Amino acid sequence: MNPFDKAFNPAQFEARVEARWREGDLFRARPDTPGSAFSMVIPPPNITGRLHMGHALNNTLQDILARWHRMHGSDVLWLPGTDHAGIATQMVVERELIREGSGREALGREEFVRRVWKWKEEYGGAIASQLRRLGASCDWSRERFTLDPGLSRAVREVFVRLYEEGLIYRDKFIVNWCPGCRTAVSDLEVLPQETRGQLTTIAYPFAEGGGSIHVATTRPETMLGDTGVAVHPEDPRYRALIGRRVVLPLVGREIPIVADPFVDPQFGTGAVKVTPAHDPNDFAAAQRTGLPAIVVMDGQARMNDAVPAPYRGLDRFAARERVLADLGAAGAIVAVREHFHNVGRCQRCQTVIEPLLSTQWFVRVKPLAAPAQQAVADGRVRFTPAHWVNSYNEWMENIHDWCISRQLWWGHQIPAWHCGNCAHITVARDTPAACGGCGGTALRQDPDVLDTWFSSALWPFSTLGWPESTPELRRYYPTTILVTAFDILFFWVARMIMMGLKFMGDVPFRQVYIHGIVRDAQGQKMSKTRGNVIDPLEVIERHGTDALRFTMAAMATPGSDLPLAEERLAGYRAFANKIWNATRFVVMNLDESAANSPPPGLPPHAELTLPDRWILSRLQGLTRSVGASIEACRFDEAANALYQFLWHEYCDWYLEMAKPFLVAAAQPAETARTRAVMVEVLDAVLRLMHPFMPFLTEELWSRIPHAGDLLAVAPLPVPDPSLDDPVAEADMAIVMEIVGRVRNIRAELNIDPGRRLPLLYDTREERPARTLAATAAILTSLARLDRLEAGGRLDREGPAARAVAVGVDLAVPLAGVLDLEAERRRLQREVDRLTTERDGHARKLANPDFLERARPEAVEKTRHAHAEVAERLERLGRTVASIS
RNA sequence: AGGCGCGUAGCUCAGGGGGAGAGCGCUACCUUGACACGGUAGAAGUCAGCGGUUCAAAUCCGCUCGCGCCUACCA
Repeated sequence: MNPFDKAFNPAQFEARVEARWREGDLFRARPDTPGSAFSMVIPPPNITGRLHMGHALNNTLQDILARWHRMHGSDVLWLPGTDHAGIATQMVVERELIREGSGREALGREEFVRRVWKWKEEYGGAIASQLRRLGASCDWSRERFTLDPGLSRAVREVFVRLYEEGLIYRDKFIVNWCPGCRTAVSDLEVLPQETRGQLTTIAYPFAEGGGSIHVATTRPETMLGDTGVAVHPEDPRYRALIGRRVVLPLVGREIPIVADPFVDPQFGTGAVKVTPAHDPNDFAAAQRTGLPAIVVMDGQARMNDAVPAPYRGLDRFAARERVLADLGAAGAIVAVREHFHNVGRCQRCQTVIEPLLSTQWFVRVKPLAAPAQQAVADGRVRFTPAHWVNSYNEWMENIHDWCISRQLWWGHQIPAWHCGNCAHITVARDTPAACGGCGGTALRQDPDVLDTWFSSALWPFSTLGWPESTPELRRYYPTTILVTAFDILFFWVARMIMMGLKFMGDVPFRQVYIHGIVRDAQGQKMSKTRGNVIDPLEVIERHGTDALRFTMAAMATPGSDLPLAEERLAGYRAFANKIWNATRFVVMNLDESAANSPPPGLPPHAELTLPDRWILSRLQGLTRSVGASIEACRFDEAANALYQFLWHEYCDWYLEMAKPFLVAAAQPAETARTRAVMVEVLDAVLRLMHPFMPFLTEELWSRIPHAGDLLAVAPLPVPDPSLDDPVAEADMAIVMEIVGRVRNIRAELNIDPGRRLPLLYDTREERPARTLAATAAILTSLARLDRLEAGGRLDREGPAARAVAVGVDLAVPLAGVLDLEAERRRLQREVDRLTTERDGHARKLANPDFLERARPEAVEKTRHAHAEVAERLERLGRTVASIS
């Protein structure tokens, strides 16, 4: 074992501890063992991913749950894995090819896909090893990848079944087309962005002459694909024009004026140009009114051959300029004004999305959404925090069909085959030998792949072996809980619920814990462009994994984001250091041989001193509250309770009180008893703390007397009601108050901290008297006294600083040193404070309504508090009088 | 436009009908044999504003202001 360094240095043990866990094979789920199971699937990070703060937060919280339940005795499955991330991964590899002077087209599909697999083998594992570094206690033997054979089989099975039920269909429809990625994307992958643009009003002349109708547009280039003009059927300005024809400028095509209620008479001119192939509203209107659709752009958003020659081949934005110039020259522009509107951009590449009519595959989601909504409504899936149910319901109610085909090469190729002879499409689990329509054998598989989220939606059961009924599937589905951030509530969570219900007949998880996202100290989203990214791996190097994890846990307040500041990390690193040194202190005060022997166990209760009984009682409270907090996913509460207990109760008070019993001059029996209690409590708190700070606690636990091999699989402490001791807690409150009073005197009267002081006390009450007598050695040590004397008149020794504690008058004789003026000010402040407090209580008690209507306990409590403060104030008043 | 959330100490945030709290920061003092990544003491708040309910409101309700986010539409 390494020497016990004075300072905590995580780099020294983290890797070693991780290796011990790995060698111990501790995190493997055991589906065949009896007892309760706890299961969770990881939100699979992209194979292109590198650990960021979002992962750190998400996986820290999951790991806390996994470790907690493992130590609680459950059979824990935390299933890890990665997502093939269609577009993202394809882009990474394409960029690589471009750097090599090649490209995806040059390689061809088969070779390209081989290349991406190669990339995956090389780099796709990085994120998993970074998760290990974070301490993630996943069952790595069950790691999955969304393109694994097993998961691919599940994908095909789901696709075929949905197709056979008519819930997947292929149709020509307006979709969100990304000209940058050259694929369709779903509604969720389009991010609206407020943009300053122009609203141009154009005159379309009537075919038979005699004027024109004015239409307004923000995308003038699309007019080349107009097939009509729409007005509201009730609009009196235009009613007479319905059915007349206009000539499309620059194109010369005659198009009709039609009526459709989608037109808002209040907006623009109240007349709308209709471009069915490039606008969803126009498409819908065209379907209702029978207008044809003309696609005017290619996959890269360049004008195609359907437009007049001058515009062909122009990029859509160049075409826009050209159209505007030509319309201007032709005198067709009526007005141009600045206009702010939302422009949809691609989530991946930020290219402006072009609505485009094309043939795609869709999932009819409404029939899946209804049961999914029901499952949440009746509590089969519980959302934490619950308010997310609102967003979930709203989305489910307004859900549109899901475009699942992507014009990519990396992903699950759609299991549909087109026939060379007939129009039939054969959808099958395995490559069919012949067309299901005509029996022809000239089959070509649909080139498109599925949206990555399609396979993610199956993750909770595809990873457990579905469609086989495996032991894993039977035991771990539905999973206990899903931990995720709100930004993928619709992308992922909602779809998993739909698919789980559809194919497993049950929800995929019983609870969803939705956490916030990590931001910078100013609350800004972290992004490379802002340059405010805090890299978790760098934090781990600077402060250690445990400080990072504890920060994540302590900041994980439900329903809010986490503004992460460097000081916060440093603060929890200091906490780790505190734990390190507390353990160091304990170990230094044990027999040298003790570390490798089992803990001595608690001495008989009758031998325990007040501090022993106090800290043990506090520990029971801590054990209960941490357990309750974890159950409620209040990681912040649990972390704060541990922090408070370890630092401000165990270190600040218990270990300080233990010191007099650990010196060579102490009674051997007292030393042994103190050692036993301080080890017992430290052992318990290291166990409770382990899920939060696994590396540090594992390392320290191995250095104190412990039973068992590894803390990661040691049992959690169980609250022991026989150690609850409210009397000890109340008595310790007296001791703590008296020590505080003396320290206050010392600090406020500027007395040398090193100087030992005499303390006289006077009490007529039995309990404080007994407590003080029993804790004389402790008081002497903590308050740095040289004399502690009971009874008698406190003023007999001349000038003294005074204080009153609960039931006790105190005097610190300070002949020759006391600054009387300072002392008077100090006491006056205390008198003022108590007076305010007493008057507050008195006011309430003088109110008959309060006495009559408030709960009797509340009245009693106020009476008690009033009496107490009044009594104390009276004693203080006498004390002040006696010195002046 | 609709929905959700938030406004509490200088900063970041807990709390949520009867005592205004934590961490960091700040001030003063202290290298006391675990820890200066430490110790002790202290200063610091109109709990956004207005109104209501209540014996009692930071807490519940309504409105206003400010901030953030989500969803939809925007020719």
